[in-house]
Amino acid sequence: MLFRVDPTSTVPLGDQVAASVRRAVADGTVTPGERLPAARILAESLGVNVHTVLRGYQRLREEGLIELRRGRGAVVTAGASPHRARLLERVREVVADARDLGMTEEELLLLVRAELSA
Amino acid sequence: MLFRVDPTSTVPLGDQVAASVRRAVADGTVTPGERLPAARILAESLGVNVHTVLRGYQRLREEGLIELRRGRGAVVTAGASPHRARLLERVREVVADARDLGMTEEELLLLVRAELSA
DNA sequence: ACCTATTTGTCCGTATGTATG
DNA sequence: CCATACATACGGACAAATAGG
Repeated sequence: MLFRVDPTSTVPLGDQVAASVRRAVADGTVTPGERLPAARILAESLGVNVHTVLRGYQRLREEGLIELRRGRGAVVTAGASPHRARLLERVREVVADARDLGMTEEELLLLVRAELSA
Repeated sequence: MLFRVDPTSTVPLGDQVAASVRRAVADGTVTPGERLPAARILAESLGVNVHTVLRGYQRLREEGLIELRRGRGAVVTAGASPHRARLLERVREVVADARDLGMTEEELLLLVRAELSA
């Protein structure tokens, strides 16, 4: 389980942390039930602030990939399958690209809805 | 538009900020298109840190009640109807109560799904 | 039942970056 | 160009939940 971030990248460090974990889940390196390193520990090994790692972890929780609890740490959820992680990666890519194209949220949602009802 | 927080409460200050705005939208005090006070200003008037207000604002954005943009501030979305705000309040109440009862997320989701399919 | 270490949660303060107007 | 205002990141402190002895 090897995580790293690139401080020179324009991508926020917290997002990079989340992306690293998501990638690991996607390729099966990290499996459901497994415990991620404590935020402080990971922060030290990455050379970033604890808050930055915690932010990445929170993001992963919102995506349903991990559960966070005080005193227990970050545990990969049962539903965190490689398939799901890969889908999340692709959704993020699509959203990012849509944004780069100057698309509004509503426009993208319209596209998605159109495809859903097709 | 009068917001307050209670520092002695166990409820996180950021959540209190969000709750205040949500309430204001719910009772029509704050209407779509309206601009909320800048985080820094509101923070000063509430006697809390800027981050605390921003956290509350982020929460409201996730709920779709406001839009946040650099240099522009926080604007109440077109979809931020009193009805929607009141529903959000009730959802939060239900979730909080379920948690107090020691219910897991999945258990609550099961209940909701059961009701949806009924 | 108690205590202690661990670990996230929240809050404060500060600094810098970046989009908006 | 300049002021405004959110976004991100750093650092430090204390609270609260969890686990283990």
